[in-house]
Amino acid sequence: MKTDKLARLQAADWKVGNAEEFLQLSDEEARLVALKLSLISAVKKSRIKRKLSQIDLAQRMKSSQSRIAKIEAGDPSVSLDLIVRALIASGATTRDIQAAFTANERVAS
Amino acid sequence: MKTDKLARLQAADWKVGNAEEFLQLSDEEARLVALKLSLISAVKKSRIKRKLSQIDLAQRMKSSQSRIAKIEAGDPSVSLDLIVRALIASGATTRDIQAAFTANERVAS
DNA sequence: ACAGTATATGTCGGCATTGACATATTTGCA
DNA sequence: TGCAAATATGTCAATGCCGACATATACTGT
Repeated sequence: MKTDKLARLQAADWKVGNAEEFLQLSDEEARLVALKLSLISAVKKSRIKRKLSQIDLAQRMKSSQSRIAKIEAGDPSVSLDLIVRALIASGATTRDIQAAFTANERVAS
Repeated sequence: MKTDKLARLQAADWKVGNAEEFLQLSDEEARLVALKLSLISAVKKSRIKRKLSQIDLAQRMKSSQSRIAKIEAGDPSVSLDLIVRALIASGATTRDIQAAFTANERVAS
């Protein structure tokens, strides 16, 4: 029956679509996570390099010590925005940020 | 009087400190804004290059067409997280993302 | 071992960002 | 021109992320 076949095809499409979609999504998610990890690592390196305490950095970017700790601990409540702001505030050069991305590429691919 | 001098010095420090702080903050803010603009531009380029409509891209990243439009319009309600997720979902390579940062460096420095 | 400093962890009220939706406007093509 | 697809704009309830604070734990020199 026409409707049956259609239903089956749609179901198949739906399954495949979802599987691909799922895989793609987890890949994208993985890339984002890897990127965040690289940037987090860069934040800590940059902060230590400039001999800033977490309190120092927090003051520079008008945040709090606990937020900095959470950034460096990879706490899920920390956004990419905050990580990058910390990176900039810590005195990281644009080259440093690029380097973080490069590191990310090596890991991710 | 000792306390007067101290008070004046503190006041001066406070003023200078705030001025520097303000300048530094706006510089950091400027770098972040420039970075966002570069990434936004990269999103649109990447999406067009892959011949995706805003709806297509929205579905890929489980967002909505209006969000994509807002991303590309530089709407203030859009986070860096969302921009980068769009960039990744649009099929941009890590090299593309790096390129956006490089472009940002040229503009910012 | 102790004190002082740095970092980690948990919590919370409040503001920012979200996807979804409706609708307006623009674009491109027959 | 006029139609259809794409994009833009405005709004809102729900969720996410924020700084701040309290407090715990880990360092570091004495």
